Amino acid sequence: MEQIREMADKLKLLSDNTRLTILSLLKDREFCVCELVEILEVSQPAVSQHLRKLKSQGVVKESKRGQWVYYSLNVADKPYIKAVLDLTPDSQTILSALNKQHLTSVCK
Amino acid sequence: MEQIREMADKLKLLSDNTRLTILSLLKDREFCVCELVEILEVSQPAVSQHLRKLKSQGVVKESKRGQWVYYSLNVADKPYIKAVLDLTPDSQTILSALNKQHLTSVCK
DNA sequence: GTGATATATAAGCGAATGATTATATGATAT
DNA sequence: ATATCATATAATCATTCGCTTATATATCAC
Repeated sequence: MEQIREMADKLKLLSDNTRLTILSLLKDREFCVCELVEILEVSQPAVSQHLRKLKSQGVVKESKRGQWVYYSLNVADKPYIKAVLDLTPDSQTILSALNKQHLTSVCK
Repeated sequence: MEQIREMADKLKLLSDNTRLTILSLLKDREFCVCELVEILEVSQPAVSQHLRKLKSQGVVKESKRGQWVYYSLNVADKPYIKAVLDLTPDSQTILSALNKQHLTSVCK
């Protein structure tokens, strides 16, 4: 069952706390890497590597603007991922829970 | 975000090919361990260990009858798991693909 | 009882995972 | 050109994962 194997692979992307949080944030709007670092309280390389995984499987897309790289969701054609993200807390809830409501849109 | 962490943990259960196949089969009816061994072509201990994980997180429940242990889904209260399993191939499709349509209901 | 079948558990192992630190690349500002 | 900020990559490491083999437990048939 190749179909199941592929679903399992994609679901593996969602089964990490940091990545699932990133994807849930991206439901609302695009974020640049430095914002995610500030919100998630993990190192910049860790965030970067998670985003690379997500991008390599086509779940997010990137958009470079100036020195920043903005990431956004790319799940229009991935129903099982959408189905999960529909049930995930929204960005407001996440930011409040982490006391990170007040981000400077530009990092430093 | 404890809620996200818990979802990620549960999704980890679905992100393995063998477990996702087991859960997809269980959408149709309960299966005993020896049937799953026959279908999945992995060792009996491997199946048993997957089922233990699924049971320990409340995703399946077991029912011992005679020398057999039957497992069935227990996802009524787990919307994100249901959402994924709704999009998974059904047992007929899986069994056909694996050429395992003709199981003896009792194993040996 | 003995033997056969069904299932579970334990131990061990190689591979994958997610993190960190250090370094490289690239854009911006002065 | 130099310094600073944003991001990516590489190397390393501890942990987790899924499998196998070996063994234990439990039920059934005789």
